[in-house]
Amino acid sequence: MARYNAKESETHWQQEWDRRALFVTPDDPSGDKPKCYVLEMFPYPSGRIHMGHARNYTMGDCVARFRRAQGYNVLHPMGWDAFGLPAENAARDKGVNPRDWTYENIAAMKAELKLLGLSIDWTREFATCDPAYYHQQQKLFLDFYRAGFVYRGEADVNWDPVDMTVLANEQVIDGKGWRSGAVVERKKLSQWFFKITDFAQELLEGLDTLDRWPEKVRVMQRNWIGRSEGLRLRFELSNNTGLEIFTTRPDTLFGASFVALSPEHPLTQEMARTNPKLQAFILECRKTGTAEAEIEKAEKLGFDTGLTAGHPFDANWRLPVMVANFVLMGYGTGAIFGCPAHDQRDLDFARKYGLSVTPVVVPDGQDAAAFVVGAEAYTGPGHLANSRFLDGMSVEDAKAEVAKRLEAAGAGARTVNYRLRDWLVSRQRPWGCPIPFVHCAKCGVVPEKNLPVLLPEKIDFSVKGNPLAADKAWNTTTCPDCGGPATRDTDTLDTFVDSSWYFARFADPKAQAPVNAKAANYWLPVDQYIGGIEHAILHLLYARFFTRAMNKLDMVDVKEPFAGLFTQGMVCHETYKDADGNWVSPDEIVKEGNKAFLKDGHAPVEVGASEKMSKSRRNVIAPETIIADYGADTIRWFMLSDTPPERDIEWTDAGAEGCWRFVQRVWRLAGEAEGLPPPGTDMKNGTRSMRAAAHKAIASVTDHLEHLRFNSAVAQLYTLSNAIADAKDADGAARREALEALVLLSAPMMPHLAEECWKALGHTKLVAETPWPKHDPSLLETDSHTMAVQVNGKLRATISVPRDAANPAIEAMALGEEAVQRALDGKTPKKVIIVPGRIVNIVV
RNA sequence: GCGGGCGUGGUGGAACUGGUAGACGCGCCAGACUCAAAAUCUGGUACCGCAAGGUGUGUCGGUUCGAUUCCGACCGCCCGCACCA
Repeated sequence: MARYNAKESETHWQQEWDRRALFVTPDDPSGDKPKCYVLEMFPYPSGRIHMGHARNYTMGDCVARFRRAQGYNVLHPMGWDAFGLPAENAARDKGVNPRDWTYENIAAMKAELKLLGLSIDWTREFATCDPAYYHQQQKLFLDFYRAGFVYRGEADVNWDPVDMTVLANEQVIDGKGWRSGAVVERKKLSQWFFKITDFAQELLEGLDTLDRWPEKVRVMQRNWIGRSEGLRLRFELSNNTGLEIFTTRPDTLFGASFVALSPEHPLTQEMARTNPKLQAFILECRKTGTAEAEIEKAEKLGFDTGLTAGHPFDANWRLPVMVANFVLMGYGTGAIFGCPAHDQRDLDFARKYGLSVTPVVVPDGQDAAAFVVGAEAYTGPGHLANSRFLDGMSVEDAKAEVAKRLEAAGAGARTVNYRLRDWLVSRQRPWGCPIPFVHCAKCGVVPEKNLPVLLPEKIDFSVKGNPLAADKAWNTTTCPDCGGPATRDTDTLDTFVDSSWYFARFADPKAQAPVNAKAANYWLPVDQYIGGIEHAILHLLYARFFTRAMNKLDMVDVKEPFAGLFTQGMVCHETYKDADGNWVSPDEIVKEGNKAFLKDGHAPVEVGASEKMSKSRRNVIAPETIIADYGADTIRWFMLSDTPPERDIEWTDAGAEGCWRFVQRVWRLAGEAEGLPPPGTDMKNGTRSMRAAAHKAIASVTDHLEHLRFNSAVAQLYTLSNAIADAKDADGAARREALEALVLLSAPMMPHLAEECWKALGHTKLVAETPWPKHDPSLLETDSHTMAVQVNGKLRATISVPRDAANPAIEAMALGEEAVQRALDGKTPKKVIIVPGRIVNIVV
């Protein structure tokens, strides 16, 4: 039998699947099949498929094919997250049109994805830069606006004065723009926001319903939302104004020794106008970077404003009002009261500026008079002291008491505070979804009625700042309300908006509304979503927010978009460096044992740790080269083998060759099936163990795939293939049955090979049209089983026990073992524990 | 600092609700076939020991007839967040 020709077979079967339109999901699904929506995070069209994509889409395809075979009505679509900066960079650097660049990349990547043999319904494909998609997104944005989920507000932004654009925090490096190198300014701009904070509580509570999400992701989202319960309270200041602060520790109010404002607090800013020293102090505070290490070491800085604040329970008790660098404007009210004894930051600050430190919470069992706070603040539980009417209370009771009294006095209110902030979506970028608003001198900011607002055909990247702002022909328009002259909003939406609802669009990508409710309600939620952990917070939180917002507008029934989430690990590879410390690519080296040498000249190369494949480390292997050398099934099999899918996988040549060997091995086994009788002909004489092996594999591969344990499913298939190879003398029909099981079970992982083998086994229908095999439980029951015999918990022997043997008989068999008698050493058993079918433990 | 996760052979990793630790793959060793190589096949491969046997799942302790699994303390590694009041 000829060697398996992966290239020929894969092309052939891909065409065959296409020809029969096997993976096209009908728009109007009828019948009583259960639905299953399998989705992988759609890619950015960078131009090339990388190993991370290959792993992601292989996993998704394995699930999709498995579910389809099981009889589910499967939706498995693909699209392109196609707006974004790389296209602009390419346009600027190479003078191409970002649209052309993007669509060319999409075509190239689609061709590569097709080589992987994915069971995707390509009729539903779209790119977020398609006018048809962003048209609907503009509608959705206006729907959200009308519902009050969108607002326009002032935002402090990072402004690059050279590039004339807003920068994301990540794009500010050492206070300078990443591209221009110009010192970034803080600027207040009118920007569009999503009111995601209105959904903070339900987004938090919703996490508890997501039982098929990784705990890790739920924890990250929980922390990001950052709910804390506390008290908002008012201090009366010596300048006759009031100051609101937020605290989670109102119980420590009598330990207060100062009040502190953020440098960005409006009151600070106001005072700075007439106080040059304060101005200088604010500048000093800004110098401190936001890098982790800096914050860790950053010294507490304070500035005494000269104002004093009256204690809420004793107006004569005056506290100094400071400006402190560690108080964040973005959290709570941007002002705090400092209680040094029970907060480390306040303590550091108080020690530096000579403020008093009064312990007011004393650990239970300790004497208040003797309790001293030294260099470490006490944040544990205890009872109140030095706190007038709170003395003796527990922390919890004291919190409640203070809240009660201040609320009664109108000086405070219990509140829930969130770390989550509203989502700023305006971007001064030309390659994105235009924000469908018009600015009219007379009517103000008015929603566009005439949608879509299309991007201009040509974008001029030679201008400073946003080309859309410079393009007068494009941004000059008339007001939808009064018909007078007006200009378009020249900002585009954050690309995270594009990916916040695409999963709903796949239900009916041609709908004339953003989502077709009927189709979306049938398909949503996504049953299995698969992607990288890097999207644990932003993308997944935004998509959850969008789904809840759409739910409130009756666009979809579901509140959560993704019922099952799986975050796959990265693909890594060894790294190499030459004598000069330059990275060396894997295809420039030869390995000899553990050592590596340059192919060219044989100079030794240092072998470094396995790290995520990246261009900068030059340790990238392109999937297309592997497909060209071995075929798609080999790369697919590799991606699913050995390493659990959530962990990082290391790509190795040896591993790839091993996978290739297995492909050939399965093909050889299938070839040996020629002439074997079809299943069911003379099964009764079939080798029992062969049949048992096949049915055990069916049961366990099915179970492993249900739980996405691809690596364990793969191991079971190796076991089955070993069993088939070893059972040459088994009954022919049993061998055939086992082979057919092997082919059907491996089809989700290696679909092309499976089709080729299936055909070789004489079938005319495709594997892709064949139902998933079912195991016969009676075949898994054996007449006898092996039981371990322990003496005092130590294994001494194994015995073969008839299935229906009674305990006394088992005990007798166990005691009859020579090794057991030796271990007993003449002693009498005190107790014999028998776990049926598993173990006998003799205790002496 | 806070939160989450993980420590098993040379290596990636198995082990269901506590019940024969190391499945399966990679690598390695030996052998068969071959003029030779590749490919393929067969056998072996936790550690110590000739063997009987002993020791082994990061360390120490606990619960149990029995612990990789449960509990406690510690050590180490990874990830996320971070001056969040």
